[in-house]
This record gives sequence, C-alpha cells and structure tokens, in this order.
Amino acid sequence: MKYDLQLCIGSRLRRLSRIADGHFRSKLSEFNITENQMTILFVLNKMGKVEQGKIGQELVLERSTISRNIKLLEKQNYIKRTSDYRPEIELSKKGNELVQNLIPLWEETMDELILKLGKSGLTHLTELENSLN
Amino acid sequence: MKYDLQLCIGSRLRRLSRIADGHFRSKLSEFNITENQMTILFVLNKMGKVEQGKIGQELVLERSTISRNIKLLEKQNYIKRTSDYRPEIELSKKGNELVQNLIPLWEETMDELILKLGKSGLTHLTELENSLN
DNA sequence: AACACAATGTTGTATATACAACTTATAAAT
DNA sequence: ATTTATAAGTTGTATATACAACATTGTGTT
Repeated sequence: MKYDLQLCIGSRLRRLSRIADGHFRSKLSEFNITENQMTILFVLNKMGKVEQGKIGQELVLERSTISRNIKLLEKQNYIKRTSDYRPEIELSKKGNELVQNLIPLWEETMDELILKLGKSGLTHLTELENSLN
Repeated sequence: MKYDLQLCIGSRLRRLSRIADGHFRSKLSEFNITENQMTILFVLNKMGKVEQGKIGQELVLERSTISRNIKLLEKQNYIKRTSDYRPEIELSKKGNELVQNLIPLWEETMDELILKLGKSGLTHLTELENSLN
C-alpha cells in the first residue's frame, strides 16, 4: 500500500470527532439533550427566529438531520415552530433557559479542549477547515 | 458567550469528518460496503488473524460497533471467524480480493485529500491528534 | 475447586448521518 | 394564469456511535 493504514484521514477525523464529542457529552449527562442538539439550540439563540433550513446551512447538516432534531427538541418544548410547511423556528422560554444553563458547561468544555489544543491546536483546526472545504 | 459558537470544536470536527467520509464514500458506491467497514478490512489485511477486540483497539472503536460490523462483513462472506466466544477474525478469500480492489480506490481518495491538505495539512492533523489524546 | 472479579462479546435503545423517495411550496417561464 | 422547475421538509432504510444490561470466558485468590 502506498500509504500506511494508520494515515487514513477518514478514520482519523472520525476518531477526533468522537473524542471531542465525548468531552461535551460528559457535561451533558444531566440534560436530556445531545451535543448536536445543543449546537442547534445555540444557533437559535444566536440567530433568533429563523427558517429551519438556515440552521442546516449554518452547521452544514443534512435537511433530514435537522428535521429530526427539530422534532426532538420540540417534543421537549425547547423550541417553537410555526405551522407552515417551511416553518420558522425559535427558542421557547424553556429553551432559552436551557441555553442559559448550557452556556457555562459548553464554555467549560471549550476551555478544557482549548487547554489541550493550545493556540497552535486551534490554528491547526482552522487550517484543516480551510484546506478541506 | 465567552467563545463564538462558530468556534465549537465539537461541531467543527464532526463537520470535517463528514467531509472526509464523503470523499471515501463516493468511491465506494459500487461496493456494498462502508468507509468504516473498509477500514476494518484493511486492519485485518494488515494484522492477519486477530481477536476481535484487537480491531477495536487499533481503531479506537466501541466493542458494539465492531461486533455489528463484523456481523455485516461476515454476512457478505468477506471475513471468517472462529466459533469461540472470543472469536478470531480473518479475511476470507473473497475479503482478500475485495481488499485488493479497494486499495487503489482508497489510495486515490488519500491522494485527493492530501492534495487538498498539503503537507502542512497532514502535520496539522497529526498535531491535533497529539494534543487531543 | 469454588468463588469473585475483570475482560470481552452481544443485544437493546436512542441519536447522527447519508441517501433516496416523496410531498409541498416557491419561483420561473411561457 | 397555468405549467414547469427548483427548493425545502418529511419519512424510510441502513450504518455509526454511545451507553447500559446482560452473557460468557478467563484469571486470581482463597
């Protein structure tokens, strides 16, 4: 083989994302929510009332993934949606409160990860994004 | 918020792995196999006959993930396993042939990705791994 | 040898993701 | 305005993953 299997860029990136997810997940154990859902809540917190599709654009997620996550978040009353076919989504009061509770945990996790990565690590991540787009 | 949401290390790494996976997946469309399964086949190709658990160690994958993948690969007769409770796994003849066909595709994909990443990109990836472990 | 404990494998459940098929709504073209 | 095409949402299916519960096998202690 031309390259060593250990170099496989796919499995390496998969592993890295599992590691990072694990950090966030361990902080979320008391909440009935996932890393991905947390990110969606944060997007809503930032963007206010938006069309569902905008969330996917922001996070580069499949429509179906967004659709199902929105449904899960709605089931727990963290978000409200208009009844249109292309609904507009926004945080509910309960969702807003959750976000306020999640932010410090998210920040702690980011602190943790940034401590591990260092400034140069963050640069490496940014560079990877720039070249892989 | 202390950090910009765009900086979320979790969602960024998830996105990167989705991108890389997409490259591999597009090459695998003619095969009835996934990126992850391909990696497992490559591990078996490299390691020969191994205990199932060793595969998980090598790729840092959950036992359950390995267990299910092994079952899928066995269903297609790409691997053989002893009938022990802790079985030893190895490539079948058919699996070996598949690996020979997969290697050039994998190498093409690696070429593609490395072209995008450049030498410095590979360094960035390695550095991320070193700091995130 | 008998028991306790640790490691490994399997299975159930839930979410994440991709992709395809389908539905519905909007935009474009005539 | 009606038709056509495009964009967006939903749902089905399959795998990836985490985690918990359980089963099985080894190991170690006594």
